[in-house]
Amino acid sequence: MEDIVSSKGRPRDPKTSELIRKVALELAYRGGIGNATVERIADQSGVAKSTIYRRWPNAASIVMEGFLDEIGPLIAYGEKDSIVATVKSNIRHLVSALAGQRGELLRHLVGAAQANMELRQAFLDQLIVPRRELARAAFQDAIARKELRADANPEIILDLLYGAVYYRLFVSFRPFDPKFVDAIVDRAFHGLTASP
Amino acid sequence: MEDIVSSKGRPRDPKTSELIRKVALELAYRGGIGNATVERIADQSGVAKSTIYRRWPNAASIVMEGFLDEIGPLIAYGEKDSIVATVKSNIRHLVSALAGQRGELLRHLVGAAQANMELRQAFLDQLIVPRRELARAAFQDAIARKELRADANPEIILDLLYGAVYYRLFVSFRPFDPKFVDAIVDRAFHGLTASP
Amino acid sequence: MEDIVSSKGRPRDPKTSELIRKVALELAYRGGIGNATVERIADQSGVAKSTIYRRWPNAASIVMEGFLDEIGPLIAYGEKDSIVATVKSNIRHLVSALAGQRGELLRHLVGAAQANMELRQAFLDQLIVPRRELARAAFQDAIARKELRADANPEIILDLLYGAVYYRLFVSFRPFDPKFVDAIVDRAFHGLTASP
Amino acid sequence: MEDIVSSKGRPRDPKTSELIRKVALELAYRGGIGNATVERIADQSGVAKSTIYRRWPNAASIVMEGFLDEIGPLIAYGEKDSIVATVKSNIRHLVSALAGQRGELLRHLVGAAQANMELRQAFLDQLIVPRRELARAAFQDAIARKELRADANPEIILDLLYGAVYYRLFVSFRPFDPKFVDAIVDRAFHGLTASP
DNA sequence: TTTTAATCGAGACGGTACGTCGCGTCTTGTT
DNA sequence: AACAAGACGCGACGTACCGTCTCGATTAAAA
Repeated sequence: MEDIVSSKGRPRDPKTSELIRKVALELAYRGGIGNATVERIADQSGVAKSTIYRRWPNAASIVMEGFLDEIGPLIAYGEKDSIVATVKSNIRHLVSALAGQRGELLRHLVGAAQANMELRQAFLDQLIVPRRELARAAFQDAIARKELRADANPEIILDLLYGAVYYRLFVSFRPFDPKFVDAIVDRAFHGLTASP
Repeated sequence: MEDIVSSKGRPRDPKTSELIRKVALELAYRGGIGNATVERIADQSGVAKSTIYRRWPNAASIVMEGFLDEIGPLIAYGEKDSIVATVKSNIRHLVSALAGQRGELLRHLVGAAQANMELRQAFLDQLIVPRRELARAAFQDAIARKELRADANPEIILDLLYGAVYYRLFVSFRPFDPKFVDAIVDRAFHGLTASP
Repeated sequence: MEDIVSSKGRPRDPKTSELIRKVALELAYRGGIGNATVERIADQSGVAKSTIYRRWPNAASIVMEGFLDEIGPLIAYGEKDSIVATVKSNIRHLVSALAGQRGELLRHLVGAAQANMELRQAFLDQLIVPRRELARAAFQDAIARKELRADANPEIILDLLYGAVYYRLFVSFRPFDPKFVDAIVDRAFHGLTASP
Repeated sequence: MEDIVSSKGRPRDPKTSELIRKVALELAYRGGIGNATVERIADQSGVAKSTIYRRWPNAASIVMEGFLDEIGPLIAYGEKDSIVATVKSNIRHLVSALAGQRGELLRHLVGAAQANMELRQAFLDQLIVPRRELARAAFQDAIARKELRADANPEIILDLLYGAVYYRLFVSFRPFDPKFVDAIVDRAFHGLTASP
């Protein structure tokens, strides 16, 4: 979202960006995304509105950036012994990262993204696409080493699995129960793994 | 959403509600949900703001109502010979109903619903829950008549299937390809149907 | 400046206009016209900015209105025995009305009017033109009753006299000394009055 | 207005000052004084804002300087055979120099000066006072050589005459008609010249 | 047939936030 | 030093909508 371009003129203070992100996120956590207005972020951070607008196009983008910074480490991709174990582990991390208020905030952010291209792109580029890329690669590996049947369709399986997670969050608004992850993964992989 | 107040005094004109819904939907279709403001709806329909607020709590609710009215008939629930055929048919109807601008609008509505309880409830009560209820019943029937294995978990299967659909729409923002429905349904039901 | 038009809809509260004018004038008196911003007027009067903008196009117009309301009675036109006495009396009233801070404010207002058509018009229509009209009529009378020579040119005399007053105020920024009015009037009328 | 800072370091480029003045004046001519902002002057001249602020305290001062540079030669003081001829000639030059857009700009400048001490001072020191000084001297000469009666009051006559000119410009906003100068001067000097 | 009470259009109102503009100051690296 | 560049805090601008409110004018059922 932020341009890092020239070396001409007074440089932007990166601490200011950090502060703005922090304040924005804080406001969004208590009070929802509608609480994180540019006006309030400016007030509470002691930064001028113009400084904010010089760096982001709107308040939601700041919150998104803060959110992505925060959630990144929590859902760091990890490989396990088997493809099923890998997928289960990653989804489990995602699900637990989205428990409580963080899930609430993601809901609001993805909600806002529906009517805001820029937000949508940030969300895709920095969260969805890279993780999906890694998962796809893991599928290819598993097929290559004969752990997974060659006719397994990674796209469909990933749509089913991540779909189920986000569906509960965004559409049916039900919490995640403990056996949920095992259940969806086992079902999605049914009959596809070589080992009995 | 609309209160029906009885007896004395000038009664509300139901044609006015219809007009308001129509105008609101129109505005939302061109220009997104943010284009359907109460102010503009009032202007363009020649209705006073107070008349609108007497009937709905906010603009998004009007659009939601209009949308649900419109989409209802398009995705009328239908039963087929087998449970798989039934599910495929219903998802196919949903998917084709959400093609083009109607999907866009749903995205906006569900987006708005993330930060708006009332909207969320309307969406659940009038679209998601009833359809899911019907699907659940169909599953029970199929199990009862031994078409489906007894250990099939309808909740999980439905989460996977509807999840995949809405995921494409809301999260990964990819269009539906022709073989998508067959692929997800076959995968979700794999090994659960009695007949080969 | 204010439209008084329809009887449709909730009527504007005239007390609000009064209050706004009062606050605006107050702000302008202490701190100059630049102190009377719409923002501050709204703050200090407890009136919403939108209410102000519904009634006036900008802050200076409010101050102008308040100023004209205030100065009107102070320079009420009055006729004396002779044309010279009449003119002297009226200019004397004007000069004393513009002593001190009121003159300061007029300077600011006329200053602002130089780059603002609306302001200029208000100033002309409500202050300059009507008073000049009256003076012109008095000249005609004086000529008719042979008090003033027929070749006296009212326009030129008035330009000279009011010019001298405003010139001191706006251009050379010098205060009025006690004999100023007598001096300019006697000079401007020199040789034009019938009586010695 | 410009500080001349001496000695060490890179010297200021006088051509830059010229350029700035030119651009500022240009902007003010089309779009009024409000169009000549420091920001825009910097932009259009390719000069940094800091360079401008090192030389002038604000945008209006630049325009004033440019204006005074421009108008100076146009109203160069000149002496004629008689005091009346001298005054007429000078006022005529002034009036024709202020025709059209130049008068417009002066209006804006004097307008701005009403709320800006520095501007006021520049205007007085560089335009009003020196010319008045010369006129005063011419009056003394005329009295000394008995062309003018000893009881003629130069201050009053000058206030009346220049007042009439500026009054038309700033207050009553009327254009100058051809006979205006003769009319005001003859009236102001009536009965004061020795010659019949 | 007259109440009587809710509806309707119109639009004023206090708010909140928007995104922009210009100010005058400051911090860079370059000349 | 001065300079181009541009960040920065600040204050104000004028606009858009929000949801509530006050008007006078219908409109129909109840009295």
